[in-house]
Amino acid sequence: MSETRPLRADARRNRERLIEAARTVYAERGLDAPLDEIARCAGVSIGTLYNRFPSRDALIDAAFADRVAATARFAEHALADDDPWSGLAYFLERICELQATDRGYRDLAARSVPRSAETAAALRDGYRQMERIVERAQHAGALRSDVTLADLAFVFWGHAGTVAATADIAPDAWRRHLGLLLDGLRSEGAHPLPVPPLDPAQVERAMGPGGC
Amino acid sequence: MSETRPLRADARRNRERLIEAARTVYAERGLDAPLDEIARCAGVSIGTLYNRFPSRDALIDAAFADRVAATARFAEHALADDDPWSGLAYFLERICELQATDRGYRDLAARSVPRSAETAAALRDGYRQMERIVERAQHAGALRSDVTLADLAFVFWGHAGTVAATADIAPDAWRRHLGLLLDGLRSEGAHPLPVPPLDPAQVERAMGPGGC
DNA sequence: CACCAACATGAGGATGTCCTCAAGTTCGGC
DNA sequence: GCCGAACTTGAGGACATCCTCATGTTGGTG
Repeated sequence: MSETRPLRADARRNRERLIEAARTVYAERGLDAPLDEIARCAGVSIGTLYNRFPSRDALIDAAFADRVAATARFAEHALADDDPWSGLAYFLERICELQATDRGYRDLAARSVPRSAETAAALRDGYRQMERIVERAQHAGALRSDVTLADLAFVFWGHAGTVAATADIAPDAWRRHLGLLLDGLRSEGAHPLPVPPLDPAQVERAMGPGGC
Repeated sequence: MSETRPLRADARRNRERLIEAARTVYAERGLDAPLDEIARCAGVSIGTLYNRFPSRDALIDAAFADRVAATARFAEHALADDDPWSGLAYFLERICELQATDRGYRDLAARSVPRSAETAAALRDGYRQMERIVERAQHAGALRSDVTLADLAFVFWGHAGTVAATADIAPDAWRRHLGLLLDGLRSEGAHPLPVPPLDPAQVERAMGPGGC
């Protein structure tokens, strides 16, 4: 879209510093952290931050690109597992682990941030991989057949709530919550669910284009 | 503790109005809603709000007294159910319903607000009833034996996250999340959990004295 | 009905965050 | 090494919310 000519060396350096600082600050304080603090942490002025990233969302998008990539790696690893169920469990656990250690990543699951075209595309890819993880686990009879990909969002949304409450008190408590949820996802003890799953349009509206 | 002499008639009236307004505004906008808005909604000045409720927390405490009472009623009703499991499910569903329709109640689960002595006592009572609900369901063999009362907190924390994401898009989606979680709580499909439950001290620190 | 304590009022200072922009500085091609 | 474009800077205006306090109003008691 926008033909971006290469940045000058100093501008490029500052951009990298800002992204690094944003990762640190967001991880600690969440996505609502004051931009001044990110600028200070990066060793540049607030004006420079606005020069590099016109909006808060643009910075968020850039800062979390690595997490998006990490998610894709997790999904790949999950699909490489011979046991479809343990692949699914592995994937969910890795995502939850990220959420547990990074408050920004957790916030990201709870709100819908406008994404760049690249991020949206990467997320859509991740989505497709998750779909395969789910289908594989269902085909093997391990994952209950009445859940859809959209239901995995419950894991992330729900988990984010538990982590927010317990991160400071019992950093590992979320593993127990996830354990309960995984048992609820198994075919073995499944009981009919009360309402139909979210349809793709609803998921999109709940998480923004590209999903999470 | 503090011998509070009765309020003058107009002051009493304003107090009631403020509590009513706070319920409305908190339900819509959450606990961070500006106090000015509550005062305006109650038809009094911001100064009067501060006269009646010295701190934001005091107002929250007063505004949610009815919800605490409602929780106790739900617990009673649950214990009156002949089927211990359906009693437990009923209780969780009612709480989640409140969370789904009242953003303030949801926020309350996610943060720890200082409570008045009365509220704390009422919550402790509710807690004790929840303990009975859990024990009864376990005794009947319906609820898995390796969960504790503290694990129910995962339901509320987790559910709050899901509702926050889906309330505007699919107001009933939380029922599905709850359904999955309930299946995870059943004895039938239980698998060992990875970490020990929160101990009472941790629960207290996570939710403030009296719990929620 | 008169009086004072109790109460209500809302302008305004304090705070924190956002974002802009005019002035100064640095990069890098020539 | 010079110059223009690219970049950085940080003070400052805009905004939202907080909470206080001096002043004016009202309830209810004697």
